Amino acid sequence: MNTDNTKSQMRKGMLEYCIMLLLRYQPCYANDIIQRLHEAQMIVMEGTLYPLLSRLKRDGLLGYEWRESTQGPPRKYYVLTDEGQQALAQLDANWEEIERTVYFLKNER
Amino acid sequence: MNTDNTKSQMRKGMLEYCIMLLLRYQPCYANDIIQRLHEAQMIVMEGTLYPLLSRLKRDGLLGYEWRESTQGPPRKYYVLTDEGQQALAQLDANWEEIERTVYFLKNER
DNA sequence: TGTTAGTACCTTGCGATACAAGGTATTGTA
DNA sequence: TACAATACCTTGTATCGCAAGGTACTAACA
Repeated sequence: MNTDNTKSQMRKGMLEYCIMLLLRYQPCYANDIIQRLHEAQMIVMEGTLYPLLSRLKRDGLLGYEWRESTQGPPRKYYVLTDEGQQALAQLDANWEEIERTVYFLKNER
Repeated sequence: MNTDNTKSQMRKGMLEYCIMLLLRYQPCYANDIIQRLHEAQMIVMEGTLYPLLSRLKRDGLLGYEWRESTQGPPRKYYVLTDEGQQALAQLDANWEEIERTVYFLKNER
């Protein structure tokens, strides 16, 4: 069985939620996000992350500001907007529903 | 924000897991699955389910047998194969990893 | 000054999945 | 025989994650 693909599919939509969770309390730029998700056992590709951030920005859930870096070119720090906070609350609810569903199915006979 | 789409995306891959959980202890045919998932708060369309079942069958994770019905045409009852049991154990592990990831991200600052 | 390595952002093409809509076949009943 | 109900399946569309590749800016070094 192609477990890698299944895992990849399981992450669809979850990534969006995880990234917004990350940004809940502090702004981050792309490499921050990749590293912090890695610490949380979730691997993200650049080619996945950048379009996702652009989409969330376009939908008004994220904003960003440029910040200088001492190590290279400036960085785009993303921040959760008010609308993003509300959307995140909705995603929290969605996640809990999925958790309940799986719990129910696992304990049913 | 298009919450419906987000929810739909969050379910990608999850459906496969949920259906295999359902079949862990007893064979079901399509309408059984739809109804039992509904009871677990997960809505599935027919157009989603049938291709998914065919795929799992093709991959050797499910088998099926025809059974007569008193109410209409015969039904295709799907059963988890040995290989399916092993795959399901792997999906259990994947699910737990995702749960840990979300838990970590929710409780981090 | 010119070159190179490192960092950061972004795009394109592909494969996979969920959904909406519509189609086919079998059974029982009026 | 016609019709409704049940059950199975297919097609077209949209979206997402991934791999690979591309552009631009900065700093260090010859």
